[in-house]
Amino acid sequence: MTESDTSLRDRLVDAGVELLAAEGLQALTLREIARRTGVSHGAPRRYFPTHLELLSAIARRGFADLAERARQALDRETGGARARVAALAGAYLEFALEQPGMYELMFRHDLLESGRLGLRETSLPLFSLLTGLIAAADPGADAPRVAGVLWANLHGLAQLWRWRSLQLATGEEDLAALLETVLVAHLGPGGGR
Amino acid sequence: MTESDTSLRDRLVDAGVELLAAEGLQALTLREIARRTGVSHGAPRRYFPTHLELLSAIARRGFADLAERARQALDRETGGARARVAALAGAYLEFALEQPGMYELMFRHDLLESGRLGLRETSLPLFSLLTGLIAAADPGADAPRVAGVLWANLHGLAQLWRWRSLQLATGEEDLAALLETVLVAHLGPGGGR
DNA sequence: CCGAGTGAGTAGACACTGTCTACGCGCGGC
DNA sequence: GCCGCGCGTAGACAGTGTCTACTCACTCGG
Repeated sequence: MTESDTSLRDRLVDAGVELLAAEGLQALTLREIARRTGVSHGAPRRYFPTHLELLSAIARRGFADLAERARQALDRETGGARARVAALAGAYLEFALEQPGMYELMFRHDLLESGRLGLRETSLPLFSLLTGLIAAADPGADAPRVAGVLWANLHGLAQLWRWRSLQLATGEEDLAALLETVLVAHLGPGGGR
Repeated sequence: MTESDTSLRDRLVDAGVELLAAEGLQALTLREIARRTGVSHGAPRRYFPTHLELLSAIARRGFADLAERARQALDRETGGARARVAALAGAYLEFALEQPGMYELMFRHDLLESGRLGLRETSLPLFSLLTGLIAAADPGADAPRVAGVLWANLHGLAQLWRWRSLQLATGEEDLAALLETVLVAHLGPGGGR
């Protein structure tokens, strides 16, 4: 037994992550996940009482991935606090664009609204990390507020960019340039070098 | 015949708008729309070959609504260019929060990606309006880029606020304060009164 | 040693969805 | 007067999420 001794619960989430990356969000069916796991369509119910619960588990995997990526990006960045904020923001955008299906799932309204996917265990740690960096970069700023507004800007940027609205509207073709504009707007012109 | 002499096409869209406002996005079923219109579930197919096509028509209604609201807000605003940008942004946020289902539908990835809902007829006119106001407010700015980034910020703000992420993360309970922060970030400290 | 209990997964039903196709019905033009 | 045809109906089909009844291997207490 090379794989099948890991619990079915984990295997379902694994299959879901794969399927999500391969086929997109609308393909993330309960039955298809069960099929890919090699199990009947009623089996997941033993571990996830509802489809939404399984989706939430998959989304949590995504948040863990994002946090890991952010940590790696910060480890690579040796500059000052502002450069670290830029690295974090870059990692966030990168994640959203490289794993669009997962990002979409993570911020689905019905997942968030059903209190299943608690923000506390997911985006909040990353958010407080951002808040800390901003406080370090600019001690005079209202860090939580700036962090919140910056987060909103990154989120909107990722979405509008992904479905090419911003490219069409602004004519801009370089996302990094827009990101720099965002950082300047919220952190002021950078002394980072 | 008070209503039934308007074409079925329009009646379907009307019923869809109502249903969307009353029950939310996931209730916006082809069959339910047909039911509420008083026709069989196959009838819509005569006008909308697919469910997505009908949803796109409903979303277009939403964009028209949003544009109308924006125009009214600008008509009410007698201040300078910056105040007009603020009025436009406020109307945008108001719309997103008062009609969450419609806003969600308007920015559904699969609608936008399926080229059916052309940005040209929908959000682009509003966007160029915003660009013009920004150019007037700050002649030195790269107006399209600032407009794009500001739009992204408004979009992100609307979404994160709606599912209460920002409230939880920042502790802020006043959306207008966050909006002011956004405007200051992208337009500079306001001379607006 | 063995039989009861139990936990995990199966199989099928149900109501619902979107799509497709065959069918009528009523009305206007020749 | 009849034909055609646009418009809507009715039913079938595959697929979905949920629920329930069942099987079956495995453990554990006597």
